[in-house]
Amino acid sequence: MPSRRERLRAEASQEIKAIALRLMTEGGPSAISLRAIAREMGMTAGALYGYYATRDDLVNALIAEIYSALADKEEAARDAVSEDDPEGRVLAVGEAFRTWAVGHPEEFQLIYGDPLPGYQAPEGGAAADAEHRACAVLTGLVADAWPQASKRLSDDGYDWADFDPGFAAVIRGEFPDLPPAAVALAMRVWGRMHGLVALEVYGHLRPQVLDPARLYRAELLDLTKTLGITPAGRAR
Amino acid sequence: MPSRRERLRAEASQEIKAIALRLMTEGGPSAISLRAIAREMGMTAGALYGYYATRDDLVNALIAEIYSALADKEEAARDAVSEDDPEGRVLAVGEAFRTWAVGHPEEFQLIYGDPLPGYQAPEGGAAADAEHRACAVLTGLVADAWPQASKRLSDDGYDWADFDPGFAAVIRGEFPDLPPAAVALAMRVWGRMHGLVALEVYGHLRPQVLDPARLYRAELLDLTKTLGITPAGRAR
DNA sequence: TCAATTACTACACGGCGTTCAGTAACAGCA
DNA sequence: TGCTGTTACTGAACGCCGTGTAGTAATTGA
Repeated sequence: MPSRRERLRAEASQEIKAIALRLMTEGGPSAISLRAIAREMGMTAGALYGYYATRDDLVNALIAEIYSALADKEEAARDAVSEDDPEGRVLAVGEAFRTWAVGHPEEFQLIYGDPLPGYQAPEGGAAADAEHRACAVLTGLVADAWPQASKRLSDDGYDWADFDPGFAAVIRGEFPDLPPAAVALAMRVWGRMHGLVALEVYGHLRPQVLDPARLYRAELLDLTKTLGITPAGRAR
Repeated sequence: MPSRRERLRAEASQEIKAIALRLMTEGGPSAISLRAIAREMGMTAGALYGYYATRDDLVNALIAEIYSALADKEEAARDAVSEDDPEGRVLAVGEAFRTWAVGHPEEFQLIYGDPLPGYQAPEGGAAADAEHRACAVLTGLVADAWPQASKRLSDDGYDWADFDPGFAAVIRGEFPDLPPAAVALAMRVWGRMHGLVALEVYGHLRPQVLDPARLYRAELLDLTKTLGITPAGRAR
C-alpha cells in the first residue's frame, strides 16, 4: 500500500544510488559527488538532501548494497559445491571473492579501503550486517573443516573473551558447537583471502606478476592444507 | 657547492613534505591540501607549484619517502636476527610490518590503499624502488627457506616468463640461484602478511577481535610452516 | 476547498586544485 | 657600483566540491 509519494520517493532514492554507482565505476570512488548526481537527474545538489542527510550517508547506503551483493556471491559460490567437498567450497568462495574484486575494483575499494576522504564508518547498519554475512560464510567453511583443522593449530588457547561480546554471541548463535579458536582461524582465513586480492586490486602485483589468478589459486590450495582438507589428489 | 638559492629551495621542499606528513597524520590522507600547507608556511597555495608540479607529485614524493622508511624498518628487523634463524627472521619482518602499519595507519593507507581521490601511481620513480626493496626483503626470506619450502609447494611449474621481464631481471640479479617458483612464493608471502594487517588498519578486525596482534602472530607462525622453517619447539 | 506537508530551486558560504599576470627580491656580470 | 635576467612569490580568478537556508510550487489528506 505504498502511496504514490512513497513510490516516487523510493524510486528517486534508488536512482540516486544507481547513478552514484555508475559514476563510481566510471571515475572511481571520488567521482561520487552530489552535484554530479543531481546534474544527471536534472536536479539541484541540495535536493538530494531530502533523500540522504549527507554524502556519507549515501556512501553508506552504497557500501551496504555492494557488501550485500558480495555476500550473495560468496554464498552462491559456496552453495554451488557439495557439502561433501570442503576443499571445493573453500576454493569456490575464494575464487568468487577474487573474481568479484578484480571485476569491481572501485566497489572493492569502497568496501575494504578508505572509501572517501574523511569518511567514518557508522556503528551498526546494513553494512555491518553484510560484513557479518560475508564473514559467516568463511566461518562456516572453517566449521566444516574444524575436525581436521583443529589438530594443526599452533595457538588454540582462545577464549570467547578474546572477542567482542556481541560478536561472540552472534557467532555462537549460528555455530553452537564451534570453539573460539575456530573463529580466530576464520578471521585468519579472511585475512589470507584478502591479502593477495587487495594487493592486486591496488595495482601492486601487476605488472610484475603476469597471472595473479594463478598465484591466488596456489594460495588457496595452501590454505586448504592449513585447514587440513586437501584430498590426496591435488588440483593442477 | 649548493648555492644559497638551492639550499633555501631544498629546505622549502623538505618543509612542504614535512608539513604534508604532519597534516596527514593529524587528519588522514585527505587533509593533505596545498592550501593548508601554504597556510602553515605563510605562503599562497600557488607558490607551492614552484616545488611540485601538482598535488599528486607531492603525494608521490611522500609515498616514496614513506615506503623507503618502511623498507628500512623491514631490513633492520631482518638484520636484527641471526641468519641461522630463518623462522625468527620471518617473524621479525612480519611483526615489524604490522607494528609499523598499525602505528602509522595513514601512511599505510597512502602506500597500500587508494592514496587520494583520482590518484594514479606513476610508472617508475623512488616509490617503485622502495616497493622493490621491501619486496626484496621478503624474497630474501623465501630464498633462505627455499631448500625446505620448495618441497611443500603445490605449484612449482613457474617460469621466468610468468613475470615482467624487467622485474625478473632485477630479481635474478639479486638472487642468482633462485628459481621463479620461489619468487611466486615470495609474492604469496607478501600477500599473506598484507591481508590481516590491511583488514586491521581499515578497521575490519576491531572491535570484533580484541587482540589482532595475536591473530597475526598465529598467521606468521603458520606461514613459517608453509616455508618449512618451523623448528621443533613452538613459540607460545 | 483549504491547510499542511513535501519536493525542489536559488543562492550563499567556505573549501579545494590549478592557472596566470604581475611584483619584488635576488644572482651574476659589466 | 649599476644593470639584467632569473627566481620566488602574491593576488585574483575559474570551476569544482559539500552543505546549509529561505522561499516556492506542487501534491496530499480532510
